[in-house]
Amino acid sequence: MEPKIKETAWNPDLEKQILKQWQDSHIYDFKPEGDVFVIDTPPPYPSGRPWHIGAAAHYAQIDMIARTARMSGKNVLFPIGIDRNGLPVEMYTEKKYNIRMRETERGEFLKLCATALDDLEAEMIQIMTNLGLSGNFLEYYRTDSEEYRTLTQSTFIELWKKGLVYLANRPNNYDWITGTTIADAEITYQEIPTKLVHMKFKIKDSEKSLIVASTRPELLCACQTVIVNPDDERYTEFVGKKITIPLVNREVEIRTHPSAEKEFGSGTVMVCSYGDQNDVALFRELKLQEIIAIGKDGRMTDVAGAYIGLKVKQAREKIVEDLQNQGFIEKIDNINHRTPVSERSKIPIEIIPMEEYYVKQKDSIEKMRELGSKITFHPPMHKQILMNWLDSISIDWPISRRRYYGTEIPIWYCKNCSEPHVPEPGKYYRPWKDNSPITKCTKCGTNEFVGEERTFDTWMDSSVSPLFVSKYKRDNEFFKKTYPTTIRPQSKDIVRTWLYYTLLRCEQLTGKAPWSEAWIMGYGVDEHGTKMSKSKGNVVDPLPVVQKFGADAFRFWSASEINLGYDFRCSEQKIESTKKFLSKLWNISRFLSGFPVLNTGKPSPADKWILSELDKLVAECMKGYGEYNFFIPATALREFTWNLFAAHYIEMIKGRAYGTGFSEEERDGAIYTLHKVLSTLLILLAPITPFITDYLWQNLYSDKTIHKERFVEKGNHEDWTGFTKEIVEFNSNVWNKKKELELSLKDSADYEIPSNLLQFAKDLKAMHNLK
RNA sequence: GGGCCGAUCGUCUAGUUGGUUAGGAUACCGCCCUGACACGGCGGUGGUCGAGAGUUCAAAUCUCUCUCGGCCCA
Repeated sequence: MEPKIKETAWNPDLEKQILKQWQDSHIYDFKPEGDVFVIDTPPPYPSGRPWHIGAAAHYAQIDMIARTARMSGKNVLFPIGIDRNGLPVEMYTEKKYNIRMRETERGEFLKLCATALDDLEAEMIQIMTNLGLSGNFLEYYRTDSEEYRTLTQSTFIELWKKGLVYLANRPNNYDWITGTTIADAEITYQEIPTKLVHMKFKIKDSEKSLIVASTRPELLCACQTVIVNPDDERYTEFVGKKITIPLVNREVEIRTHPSAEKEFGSGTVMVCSYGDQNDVALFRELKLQEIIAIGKDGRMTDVAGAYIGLKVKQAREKIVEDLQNQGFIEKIDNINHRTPVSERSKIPIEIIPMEEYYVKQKDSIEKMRELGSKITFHPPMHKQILMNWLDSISIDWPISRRRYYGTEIPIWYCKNCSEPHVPEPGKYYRPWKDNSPITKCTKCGTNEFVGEERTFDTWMDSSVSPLFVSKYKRDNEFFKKTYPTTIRPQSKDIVRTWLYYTLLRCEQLTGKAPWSEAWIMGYGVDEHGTKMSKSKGNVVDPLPVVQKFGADAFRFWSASEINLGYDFRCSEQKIESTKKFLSKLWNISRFLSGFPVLNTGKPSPADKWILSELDKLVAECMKGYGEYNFFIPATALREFTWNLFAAHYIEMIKGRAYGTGFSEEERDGAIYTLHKVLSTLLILLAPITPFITDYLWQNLYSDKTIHKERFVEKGNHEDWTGFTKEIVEFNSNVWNKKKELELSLKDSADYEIPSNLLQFAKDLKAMHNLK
């Protein structure tokens, strides 16, 4: 019997022709009818090669979600998008052309950014295609497109009209490198070695001094009070007295406040505008007059006297030197200080009062908690990330940014009275260059306007992705069918940003949660468990790996190695070794391809045994697919295919399948069972390894693609799985004994078959050539 | 300082309600061409289940304390 399949191993080059077949036949096209399943795909940011291998694994798994849903009979909308707004491309462009954003004409700068993005994006789309993503590539979207930005602006205008946006001048996190305000969500914390300077403050009408410890001596000029803990008896006698700030020679009052810790430093705290968030709270609480010591350029302002124009760090060094020289320093401790730094530029942020737009969020925390608790998280433990974040929100969301490559804030101000006006929604506005669509000021009647120059925080764009993919305000029929969407897949590090902001914004706009499920993945780290970074040189580029081993090998590795929600290690060797499983599957299929496909047959005992094991496998796989945890079906399928089906069943029935010494009925029972098992395996594997399964399916079972098939139902065979252990043990024993006696496996031998296995005797005898 | 999550062979992990010689995969080592597969087959080395204490006849599993790692917050 000649096998239909000739090659002895799976050749990943075949993926190209299969891919072309999918593309040509549009098998993944979406119809907004019936049982609809919508994925709120994360649009990746094209930040340059190589794309993170962890991200590639992530998208491979998102595709498995899409295929799982499709094979469960759903109409699946799997959008593909590219996130193009934000800071990285600005920095990239500045570096590439050696220019400064603010010194370049705005329109010119934006053009350069867009070109850079186009190049990076093309490579990204290529690898997503090569991975076999069954998404909508024909209509892939960009978050900087006119259509997308129109949505961002329109939804902002809606919020504005609902009174959910306001302008306020308040101390804000400020990143002076990128020159913009940032939200709390964009801050990370780092332990940075810092000097804790213990300074002597002279008390008025007394010979005594107070020792005040601070990590920010450069803010002495912005100091408005010194606080001590009310229970701190060391200082009780000084409370209410005046104290002189060294170098500055200004007097402030000593007050009590519980936030001064007796144990930290000297137990006294100087309160300045603004050293940290506690200072912000104290200035508000004690109604202190703020003094702005640091400017937008990150340099000291005129209130700093002699230190004007120095950068914060320089000013700090100089002040410590001067304090030292004038005898104001008692001692200096070197400590590690937990410092808030900007996620983007990695520098310590400053807190500077600025006028910014805010979206209200504090009033909706309860509502978010309620909505969040109704969302099914995969895995459930990651719901806690959202809940912890909700617990810690203390201020509204500042959304205006002093950057260029972002969606413009659509506001025009009256030239005469400065009254802000928003235009009608539904159009893309660029106030920095467009003529005002507003013709008359609603307050003073003037007809001259100035356009807003700032852009939005990029999360303002990202947070409406479910509305964009469901065509909110563009196609109402489509929207009704597709919103709320079904599932949000994303990585766990952006729960407090992307997931949270999406929940907030969509609720504000639609009154509903944007999805019913959230699927949260961990990060990919290198093979030693450390974070990949370009500077460490441990970045693994997924493109050559996929080219070398094929997308299916990469995908199967991702499914069988990644436990949903946990960080995972990426090693090329592991990916390589999963390719062996595909070759195993290939060779099983090659063996079966020599036998006719039979749709019925009378099963012998061994057939009944493997069919009942198959039932168990189907149930296990469907459980895993139901949770979108592909680790479960991937490992169960590998285990079954390799260690039961190939190792024991196929070996047992090989003689029977060839028909030597068996009746036709017995033979056909085996052939029927072989095909029954293999066709089931192919279907169960299809979401994970779509290429090889489709190829084999079309070669063995159908002239149509496997990806239009439904998952198989679990069969109802009599449970023979109790024999598994004994069968495996018996075979193993025979192999071992033959080995001990240095017999070839095909040599005849004489071993007794255990009584429990007598009904399998005929197959076992043929298998081991028993007498 | 507080909160959350985690910790099982080098690596990925199974181990639902306490009773298994702690299972599998991968990697490594040895032997072997067997009617699909050497990208294969068989076998082996490898784990005091993060540490300690407790409950129990019995703990990877329950309780407590601690350590380490990750994330979040003050």
